[in-house]
Amino acid sequence: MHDALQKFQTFLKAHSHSCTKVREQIFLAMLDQEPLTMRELVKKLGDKVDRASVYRTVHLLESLGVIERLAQGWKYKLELSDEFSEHHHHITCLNCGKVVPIEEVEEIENLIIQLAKSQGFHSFSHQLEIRGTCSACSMI
Amino acid sequence: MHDALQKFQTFLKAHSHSCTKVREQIFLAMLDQEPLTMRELVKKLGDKVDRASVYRTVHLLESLGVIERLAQGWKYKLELSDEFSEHHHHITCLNCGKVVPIEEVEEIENLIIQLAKSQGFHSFSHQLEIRGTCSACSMI
DNA sequence: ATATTTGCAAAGGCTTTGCAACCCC
DNA sequence: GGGGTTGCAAAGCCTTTGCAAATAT
Repeated sequence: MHDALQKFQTFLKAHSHSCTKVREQIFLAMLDQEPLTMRELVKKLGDKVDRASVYRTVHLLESLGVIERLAQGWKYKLELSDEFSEHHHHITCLNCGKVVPIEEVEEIENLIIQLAKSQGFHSFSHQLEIRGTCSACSMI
Repeated sequence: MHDALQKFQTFLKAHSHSCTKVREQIFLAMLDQEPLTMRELVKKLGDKVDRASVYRTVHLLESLGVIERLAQGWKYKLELSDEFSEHHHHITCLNCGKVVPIEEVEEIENLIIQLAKSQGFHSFSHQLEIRGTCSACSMI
Protein backbone atom coordinates (compact mmCIF):
# COMPACT_ATOMS: atom_id res chain seq x y z
CA MET A 1 0.00 0.00 0.00
CA HIS A 2 0.84 3.69 -0.08
CA ASP A 3 3.60 4.43 2.35
CA ALA A 4 2.56 8.05 2.34
CA LEU A 5 -1.03 7.23 3.17
CA GLN A 6 0.01 5.14 6.15
CA LYS A 7 2.28 7.90 7.32
CA PHE A 8 -0.65 10.27 7.06
CA GLN A 9 -2.95 7.97 9.01
CA THR A 10 -0.39 7.58 11.73
CA PHE A 11 0.14 11.31 11.77
CA LEU A 12 -3.55 12.01 12.27
CA LYS A 13 -3.85 9.60 15.14
CA ALA A 14 -0.70 10.96 16.74
CA HIS A 15 -2.38 14.35 16.74
CA SER A 16 -5.65 13.04 18.14
CA HIS A 17 -7.70 13.39 14.99
CA SER A 18 -9.88 10.75 13.46
CA CYS A 19 -8.74 9.01 10.37
CA THR A 20 -11.72 9.29 8.06
CA LYS A 21 -12.40 8.38 4.45
CA VAL A 22 -12.89 12.00 3.53
CA ARG A 23 -9.50 12.97 4.92
CA GLU A 24 -7.80 10.10 3.16
CA GLN A 25 -9.41 11.00 -0.12
CA ILE A 26 -8.32 14.60 0.16
CA PHE A 27 -4.81 13.55 1.09
CA LEU A 28 -4.60 11.17 -1.86
CA ALA A 29 -5.98 13.77 -4.23
CA MET A 30 -3.07 16.00 -3.32
CA LEU A 31 -0.35 13.38 -3.23
CA ASP A 32 2.28 13.74 -5.93
CA GLN A 33 0.41 16.57 -7.57
CA GLU A 34 1.29 19.97 -8.82
CA PRO A 35 -0.07 22.58 -6.44
CA LEU A 36 -3.85 22.75 -6.81
CA THR A 37 -6.31 25.58 -6.42
CA MET A 38 -9.22 25.03 -4.09
CA ARG A 39 -11.48 24.94 -7.12
CA GLU A 40 -9.39 22.21 -8.72
CA LEU A 41 -9.27 20.20 -5.55
CA VAL A 42 -13.01 20.39 -5.05
CA LYS A 43 -13.59 19.45 -8.67
CA LYS A 44 -11.14 16.58 -8.51
CA LEU A 45 -12.99 15.12 -5.55
CA GLY A 46 -16.21 15.48 -7.50
CA ASP A 47 -19.24 14.18 -5.67
CA LYS A 48 -17.10 12.04 -3.41
CA VAL A 49 -16.62 14.87 -0.94
CA ASP A 50 -18.74 17.90 -0.23
CA ARG A 51 -17.27 21.32 -0.85
CA ALA A 52 -17.67 22.33 2.78
CA SER A 53 -15.79 19.27 3.95
CA VAL A 54 -12.94 20.05 1.62
CA TYR A 55 -12.66 23.51 3.14
CA ARG A 56 -12.89 22.15 6.66
CA THR A 57 -10.32 19.48 6.02
CA VAL A 58 -7.92 21.84 4.31
CA HIS A 59 -8.13 24.13 7.34
CA LEU A 60 -7.45 21.26 9.66
CA LEU A 61 -4.54 19.89 7.66
CA GLU A 62 -3.11 23.34 7.28
CA SER A 63 -3.19 23.91 11.03
CA LEU A 64 -1.41 20.60 11.47
CA GLY A 65 1.20 21.58 8.92
CA VAL A 66 0.27 18.88 6.43
CA ILE A 67 -0.95 21.30 3.80
CA GLU A 68 0.57 24.62 2.81
CA ARG A 69 -0.85 27.52 0.91
CA LEU A 70 1.22 29.12 -1.82
CA ALA A 71 0.64 32.63 -3.00
CA GLN A 72 -0.01 32.63 -6.72
CA GLY A 73 -0.57 36.23 -7.59
CA TRP A 74 -4.21 36.88 -6.81
CA LYS A 75 -5.14 33.47 -5.65
CA TYR A 76 -3.43 30.68 -3.81
CA LYS A 77 -2.70 27.06 -4.42
CA LEU A 78 -2.44 24.15 -2.06
CA GLU A 79 0.15 21.46 -1.73
CA LEU A 80 1.37 18.93 0.79
CA SER A 81 4.13 20.20 3.04
CA ASP A 82 7.74 19.03 3.11
CA GLU A 83 6.96 16.21 5.42
CA PHE A 84 4.64 14.56 2.94
CA SER A 85 6.16 15.56 -0.35
CA GLU A 86 9.15 17.38 -1.76
CA HIS A 87 10.42 20.83 -2.72
CA HIS A 88 9.00 24.09 -1.53
CA HIS A 89 9.64 27.03 -3.71
CA HIS A 90 8.17 27.68 -7.09
CA ILE A 91 8.54 29.68 -10.22
CA THR A 92 5.34 30.68 -11.97
CA CYS A 93 5.19 31.60 -15.64
CA LEU A 94 3.18 34.78 -15.98
CA ASN A 95 2.25 33.85 -19.51
CA CYS A 96 1.18 30.21 -19.49
CA GLY A 97 0.65 29.74 -15.76
CA LYS A 98 3.09 26.84 -15.53
CA VAL A 99 4.42 26.27 -12.02
CA VAL A 100 7.85 24.70 -11.59
CA PRO A 101 8.84 23.38 -8.19
CA ILE A 102 12.39 24.15 -7.13
CA GLU A 103 14.60 22.16 -4.85
CA GLU A 104 15.58 23.85 -1.64
CA VAL A 105 18.76 25.81 -2.07
CA GLU A 106 20.62 25.65 1.18
CA GLU A 107 22.46 28.86 0.53
CA ILE A 108 19.21 30.78 0.21
CA GLU A 109 17.62 29.01 3.16
CA ASN A 110 20.47 30.01 5.39
CA LEU A 111 20.48 33.60 4.29
CA ILE A 112 16.77 33.81 4.94
CA ILE A 113 17.07 32.41 8.43
CA GLN A 114 19.87 34.85 9.20
CA LEU A 115 17.83 37.70 7.79
CA ALA A 116 14.97 36.90 10.13
CA LYS A 117 17.34 36.63 13.05
CA SER A 118 18.83 40.04 12.27
CA GLN A 119 15.34 41.49 12.82
CA GLY A 120 14.93 39.71 16.10
CA PHE A 121 12.56 37.19 14.59
CA HIS A 122 12.51 33.50 15.08
CA SER A 123 11.46 32.20 11.68
CA PHE A 124 9.26 29.15 11.38
CA SER A 125 8.71 29.05 7.68
CA HIS A 126 9.15 31.07 4.58
CA GLN A 127 7.84 31.11 1.10
CA LEU A 128 9.50 32.30 -2.04
CA GLU A 129 7.49 33.13 -5.10
CA ILE A 130 9.27 33.92 -8.32
CA ARG A 131 7.38 35.23 -11.32
CA GLY A 132 8.68 35.38 -14.84
CA THR A 133 8.35 33.68 -18.18
CA CYS A 134 9.30 30.09 -18.86
CA SER A 135 11.66 29.20 -21.68
CA ALA A 136 8.83 28.44 -24.10
CA CYS A 137 6.98 31.67 -23.41
CA SER A 138 10.13 33.77 -23.44
CA MET A 139 10.61 32.93 -27.09
CA ILE A 140 7.28 34.27 -28.23
CA MET B 1 4.03 69.42 -3.08
CA HIS B 2 4.43 65.69 -2.91
CA ASP B 3 7.28 64.60 -5.09
CA ALA B 4 5.87 61.11 -5.13
CA LEU B 5 2.46 62.29 -6.27
CA GLN B 6 3.96 64.18 -9.17
CA LYS B 7 5.98 61.19 -10.13
CA PHE B 8 2.81 59.14 -10.09
CA GLN B 9 0.93 61.62 -12.22
CA THR B 10 3.73 61.68 -14.76
CA PHE B 11 3.86 57.91 -14.72
CA LEU B 12 0.16 57.59 -15.48
CA LYS B 13 0.35 59.96 -18.40
CA ALA B 14 3.44 58.24 -19.74
CA HIS B 15 1.41 55.05 -19.81
CA SER B 16 -1.59 56.68 -21.48
CA HIS B 17 -3.90 56.61 -18.49
CA SER B 18 -5.88 59.51 -17.17
CA CYS B 19 -4.77 61.18 -14.03
CA THR B 20 -7.96 61.27 -11.99
CA LYS B 21 -8.81 62.33 -8.47
CA VAL B 22 -9.78 58.81 -7.53
CA ARG B 23 -6.42 57.45 -8.63
CA GLU B 24 -4.56 60.15 -6.78
CA GLN B 25 -6.51 59.50 -3.61
CA ILE B 26 -5.80 55.80 -3.76
CA PHE B 27 -2.14 56.45 -4.40
CA LEU B 28 -1.90 58.86 -1.50
CA ALA B 29 -3.73 56.48 0.78
CA MET B 30 -1.01 53.93 0.13
CA LEU B 31 1.96 56.24 0.25
CA ASP B 32 4.32 55.66 3.15
CA GLN B 33 2.05 53.08 4.67
CA GLU B 34 2.48 49.64 6.03
CA PRO B 35 1.03 47.15 3.58
CA LEU B 36 -2.77 47.39 3.65
CA THR B 37 -5.47 44.83 3.12
CA MET B 38 -8.13 45.62 0.55
CA ARG B 39 -10.59 46.01 3.39
CA GLU B 40 -8.35 48.55 5.12
CA LEU B 41 -7.77 50.46 1.94
CA VAL B 42 -11.47 50.65 1.14
CA LYS B 43 -12.23 51.74 4.69
CA LYS B 44 -9.47 54.34 4.68
CA LEU B 45 -10.93 55.90 1.56
CA GLY B 46 -14.31 55.92 3.25
CA ASP B 47 -17.01 57.49 1.17
CA LYS B 48 -14.48 59.37 -0.92
CA VAL B 49 -14.12 56.45 -3.32
CA ASP B 50 -16.51 53.65 -4.18
CA ARG B 51 -15.47 50.11 -3.38
CA ALA B 52 -15.70 49.07 -7.03
CA SER B 53 -13.41 51.88 -8.09
CA VAL B 54 -10.85 50.84 -5.52
CA TYR B 55 -10.83 47.34 -6.96
CA ARG B 56 -10.63 48.62 -10.51
CA THR B 57 -7.84 51.03 -9.69
CA VAL B 58 -5.86 48.46 -7.77
CA HIS B 59 -6.08 46.15 -10.78
CA LEU B 60 -4.91 48.88 -13.07
CA LEU B 61 -2.05 49.97 -10.87
CA GLU B 62 -1.03 46.40 -10.32
CA SER B 63 -0.88 45.75 -14.05
CA LEU B 64 1.28 48.84 -14.39
CA GLY B 65 3.55 47.65 -11.63
CA VAL B 66 2.74 50.52 -9.28
CA ILE B 67 1.07 48.29 -6.70
CA GLU B 68 2.15 44.85 -5.55
CA ARG B 69 0.26 42.18 -3.73
CA LEU B 70 1.95 40.42 -0.84
CA ALA B 71 0.91 37.02 0.31
CA GLN B 72 0.03 37.15 3.98
CA GLY B 73 -0.99 33.64 4.83
CA TRP B 74 -4.62 33.36 3.83
CA LYS B 75 -5.08 36.86 2.59
CA TYR B 76 -2.97 39.39 0.83
CA LYS B 77 -1.91 42.94 1.43
CA LEU B 78 -1.17 45.75 -0.95
CA GLU B 79 1.71 48.15 -1.10
CA LEU B 80 3.38 50.46 -3.55
CA SER B 81 6.16 48.87 -5.57
CA ASP B 82 9.86 49.63 -5.39
CA GLU B 83 9.57 52.48 -7.79
CA PHE B 84 7.25 54.41 -5.51
CA SER B 85 8.41 53.34 -2.10
CA GLU B 86 11.09 51.26 -0.46
CA HIS B 87 11.94 47.73 0.67
CA HIS B 88 10.28 44.63 -0.63
CA HIS B 89 10.42 41.63 1.52
CA HIS B 90 8.67 41.17 4.81
CA ILE B 91 8.63 39.17 7.94
CA THR B 92 5.28 38.57 9.54
CA CYS B 93 4.83 37.70 13.17
CA LEU B 94 2.43 34.80 13.43
CA ASN B 95 1.45 35.86 16.92
CA CYS B 96 0.85 39.60 16.86
CA GLY B 97 0.56 40.12 13.10
CA LYS B 98 3.34 42.69 12.98
CA VAL B 99 4.89 43.06 9.52
CA VAL B 100 8.49 44.20 9.27
CA PRO B 101 9.81 45.37 5.92
CA ILE B 102 13.30 44.19 5.07
CA GLU B 103 15.86 45.88 2.91
CA GLU B 104 16.80 44.05 -0.24
CA VAL B 105 19.68 41.72 0.36
CA GLU B 106 21.73 41.64 -2.77
CA GLU B 107 23.10 38.22 -2.03
CA ILE B 108 19.64 36.72 -1.92
CA GLU B 109 18.45 38.67 -4.93
CA ASN B 110 21.28 37.31 -7.02
CA LEU B 111 20.77 33.75 -5.93
CA ILE B 112 17.09 33.99 -6.80
CA ILE B 113 17.77 35.35 -10.26
CA GLN B 114 20.27 32.58 -10.89
CA LEU B 115 17.83 30.03 -9.60
CA ALA B 116 15.19 31.14 -12.09
CA LYS B 117 17.73 31.10 -14.87
CA SER B 118 18.73 27.56 -14.05
CA GLN B 119 15.13 26.56 -14.78
CA GLY B 120 15.09 28.35 -18.09
CA PHE B 121 12.98 31.13 -16.65
CA HIS B 122 13.41 34.82 -17.13
CA SER B 123 12.36 36.24 -13.78
CA PHE B 124 10.56 39.53 -13.57
CA SER B 125 9.83 39.69 -9.90
CA HIS B 126 9.86 37.64 -6.79
CA GLN B 127 8.39 37.75 -3.39
CA LEU B 128 9.69 36.39 -0.17
CA GLU B 129 7.46 35.81 2.78
CA ILE B 130 8.95 34.85 6.09
CA ARG B 131 6.76 33.81 8.99
CA GLY B 132 7.86 33.52 12.55
CA THR B 133 7.60 35.27 15.88
CA CYS B 134 8.96 38.71 16.60
CA SER B 135 11.27 39.31 19.53
CA ALA B 136 8.45 40.44 21.81
CA CYS B 137 6.25 37.45 21.04
CA SER B 138 9.11 34.97 21.22
CA MET B 139 9.54 35.76 24.90
CA ILE B 140 6.01 34.84 25.87
C1' DA C 1 -22.09 4.65 23.09
C1' DT C 2 -20.50 8.97 22.22
C1' DA C 3 -17.68 12.41 20.44
C1' DT C 4 -16.34 13.72 15.92
C1' DT C 5 -17.16 14.42 11.23
C1' DT C 6 -19.96 14.99 7.12
C1' DG C 7 -23.52 16.68 3.72
C1' DC C 8 -26.81 19.88 2.81
C1' DA C 9 -28.53 24.23 2.43
C1' DA C 10 -28.30 28.79 3.58
C1' DA C 11 -25.76 32.80 4.86
C1' DG C 12 -21.73 35.84 4.68
C1' DG C 13 -17.86 38.07 2.32
C1' DC C 14 -15.20 39.61 -1.25
C1' DT C 15 -14.79 40.82 -6.09
C1' DT C 16 -16.61 41.80 -10.58
C1' DT C 17 -19.82 43.74 -13.97
C1' DG C 18 -23.45 46.58 -16.62
C1' DC C 19 -24.86 50.92 -17.29
C1' DA C 20 -25.92 55.75 -16.89
C1' DA C 21 -23.76 59.87 -15.13
C1' DC C 22 -19.44 62.22 -14.83
C1' DC C 23 -14.77 63.84 -15.58
C1' DC C 24 -10.30 64.45 -17.95
C1' DC C 25 -7.93 65.83 -22.12
C1' DG D 1 -17.11 66.87 -27.51
C1' DG D 2 -15.87 62.29 -26.78
C1' DG D 3 -13.50 58.52 -24.80
C1' DG D 4 -12.09 56.97 -20.54
C1' DT D 5 -13.77 56.72 -15.37
C1' DT D 6 -16.82 56.47 -11.63
C1' DG D 7 -20.81 55.26 -8.56
C1' DC D 8 -24.49 52.43 -7.87
C1' DA D 9 -26.76 48.33 -7.60
C1' DA D 10 -26.90 43.76 -8.72
C1' DA D 11 -24.74 39.50 -9.81
C1' DG D 12 -21.00 35.93 -9.16
C1' DC D 13 -17.73 33.65 -6.69
C1' DC D 14 -15.51 31.77 -2.76
C1' DT D 15 -15.78 30.47 1.98
C1' DT D 16 -18.05 29.66 6.30
C1' DT D 17 -21.70 28.04 9.41
C1' DG D 18 -25.84 25.56 11.71
C1' DC D 19 -27.77 21.38 12.21
C1' DA D 20 -29.32 16.68 11.67
C1' DA D 21 -27.58 12.36 9.92
C1' DA D 22 -23.62 9.39 9.51
C1' DT D 23 -19.08 7.68 11.03
C1' DA D 24 -14.90 6.59 13.85
C1' DT D 25 -13.02 4.75 18.02
